[in-house]
Amino acid sequence: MSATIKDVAKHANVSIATVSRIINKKPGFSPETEQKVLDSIQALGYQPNALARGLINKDTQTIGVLFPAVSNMFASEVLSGIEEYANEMGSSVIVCNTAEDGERTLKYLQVLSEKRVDGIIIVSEYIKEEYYKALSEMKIPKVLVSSISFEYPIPYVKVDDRHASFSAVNYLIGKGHRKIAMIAGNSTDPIAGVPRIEGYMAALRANGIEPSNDMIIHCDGFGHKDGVQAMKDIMDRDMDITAVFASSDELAVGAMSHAIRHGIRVPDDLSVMGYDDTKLAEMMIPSLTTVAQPLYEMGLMAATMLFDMKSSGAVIESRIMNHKIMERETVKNLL
Amino acid sequence: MSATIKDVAKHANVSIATVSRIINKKPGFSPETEQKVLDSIQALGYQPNALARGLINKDTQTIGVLFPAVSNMFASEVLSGIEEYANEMGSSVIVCNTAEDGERTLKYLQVLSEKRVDGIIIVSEYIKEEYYKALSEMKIPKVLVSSISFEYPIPYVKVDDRHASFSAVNYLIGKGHRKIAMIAGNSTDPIAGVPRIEGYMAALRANGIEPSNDMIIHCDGFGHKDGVQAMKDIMDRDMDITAVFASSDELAVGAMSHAIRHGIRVPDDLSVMGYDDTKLAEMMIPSLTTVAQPLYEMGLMAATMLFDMKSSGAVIESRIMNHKIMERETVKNLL
DNA sequence: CTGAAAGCGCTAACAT
DNA sequence: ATGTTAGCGCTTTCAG
Repeated sequence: MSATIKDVAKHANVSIATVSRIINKKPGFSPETEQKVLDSIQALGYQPNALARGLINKDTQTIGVLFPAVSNMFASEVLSGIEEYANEMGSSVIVCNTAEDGERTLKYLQVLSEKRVDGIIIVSEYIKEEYYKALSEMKIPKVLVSSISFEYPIPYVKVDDRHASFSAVNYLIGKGHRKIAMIAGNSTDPIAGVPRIEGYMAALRANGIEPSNDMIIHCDGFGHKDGVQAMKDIMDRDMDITAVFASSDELAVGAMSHAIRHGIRVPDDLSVMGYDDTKLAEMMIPSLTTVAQPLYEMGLMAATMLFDMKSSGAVIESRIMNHKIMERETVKNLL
Repeated sequence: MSATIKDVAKHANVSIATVSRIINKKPGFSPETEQKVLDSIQALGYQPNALARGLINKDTQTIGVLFPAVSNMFASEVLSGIEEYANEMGSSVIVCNTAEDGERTLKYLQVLSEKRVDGIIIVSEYIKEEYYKALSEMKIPKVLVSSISFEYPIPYVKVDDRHASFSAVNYLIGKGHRKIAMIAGNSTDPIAGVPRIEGYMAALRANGIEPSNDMIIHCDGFGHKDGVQAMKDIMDRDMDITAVFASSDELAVGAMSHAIRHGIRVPDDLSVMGYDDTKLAEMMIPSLTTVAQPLYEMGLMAATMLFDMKSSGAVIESRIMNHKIMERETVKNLL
């Protein structure tokens, strides 16, 4: 096995306490012994054992992050922000793919608890009672990203979905669109579903347009396939619209894809607007006009809040991040 | 603090050894005591401390994964595969974003070493001498994904890039294309650069076409921007081509994007082929014909190899995964 | 400035 | 079947 603090102490002819002080830069040693010990550390290739340290310090320099899925642009951009800040703070991040499965989530929570992580970030997940129970048993900071809990007091960082959705639809209306369908994703989703539909309806009403339930397409999820399916629906029903607003970029892209394949030109025949502003939106052809959530910054912010809570011991207040309309090429100006 | 094994022992009126046996299902206890202890565990909400365990067992149930960047489809699909298998094996995965930075990589290696991870997977990175030095000091399994080291004996899982590239270009030629440019990405990259260029040239030669260096566009990296820039180059030079083969999907998409914006129709005026088969390829409009690397499976395989090495103690052999031409919509049949 | 010794929470002999 | 005890590698009083 690799060298331990004992080996170093022996090699340098000092006590392990002295070595420990030097490693941790705690006062109480002379420059000479320091050099001696440093040399020994070098010579032996000593590396402190983080487990032993964590056991005593109650501080593992590790945080856990839960995602419903890791392989999509949304998750990876948020993760990127979290990782960046954690790294700056000298912490590692354990990724957990819950696959939106309750048991799997609980199991992960259990593991993170046993590993004594310093904090937990939960992305895009609704907090069920069992989760909260497990979560609150571990007395560590936690923060939600792109999610919110109405029942439980967990700070979150998200955009105002209702408002963002309102802005998007309002933008569309500002461009002269009045017949706007919405691809709502999973409309039972309390975070990404409901508020965005509300925003859509509110924007319509604010502009004197009475929303129709027929114009809201409900899907299983927020993925590309769902978008394709939704557009198929729209076309099958021969819906009379000039624009469609989707609850996610993937949804929008899937919809565009189906439409274009069937001879509908975007934006000439149909305007499309997405939600999220993942990298996909700008890579698309035509590039997708969408409402941006600052994904990377949200990850960064969540991590910042987590570490702030860790050091202050207090619960920090939630943050509503600014959304922004990213004007690109998929919305036609009708005026 | 949370309950320890001692608390459980006291509560159940047994010794900690007995509790330990029961937790770990090691023989040597009666059903009655088992129930008693289980009840106490329940009552106290006891959770074994993974740090203390790891300290003794020399087994942390944690692996580390290094990526040059986390926020792209390539990385996230590989990660997804790794996470899946690790989870099945009861391990957690720590993600490390090296940002292609030597110091940062070394620092991460150091951290993973101190945390005593059970193994390390390195994705899409060239192994520098300093990395190998750090890596070999930790006596744990490591495997490379989509990379290879010629100098050092680290098992890898990748596709045969030269062959895959050959197949792609050969496919293009089979469709009647003879004037084919290549967007090579970073052509100094020993893994994703050089072999793919070689494959391109070999395919050309095998079909009696003499490759021209002018037709190979060198970029900084493999991203979307690089693709846009490359196509700008191609168009500025008024290159006489019917098809372009790119070293990554993002490159291909960027190129398509620029071309289409400038009135070039894909595939009518220009055929485009990518490399990787990330989800981006199928979401693109028109969907991108590309050579597929089984990203998720590669992650899964790498993790499998890692755990196999861990349990067998032996170094396992590398795997060349099958690539596959994904015929979609961006290649025109000229015949 | 330095060392001895007591744990952190757990596992694994070694008793009984 | 169960308990005692010695560590795992480290930090931290408490002495000197």
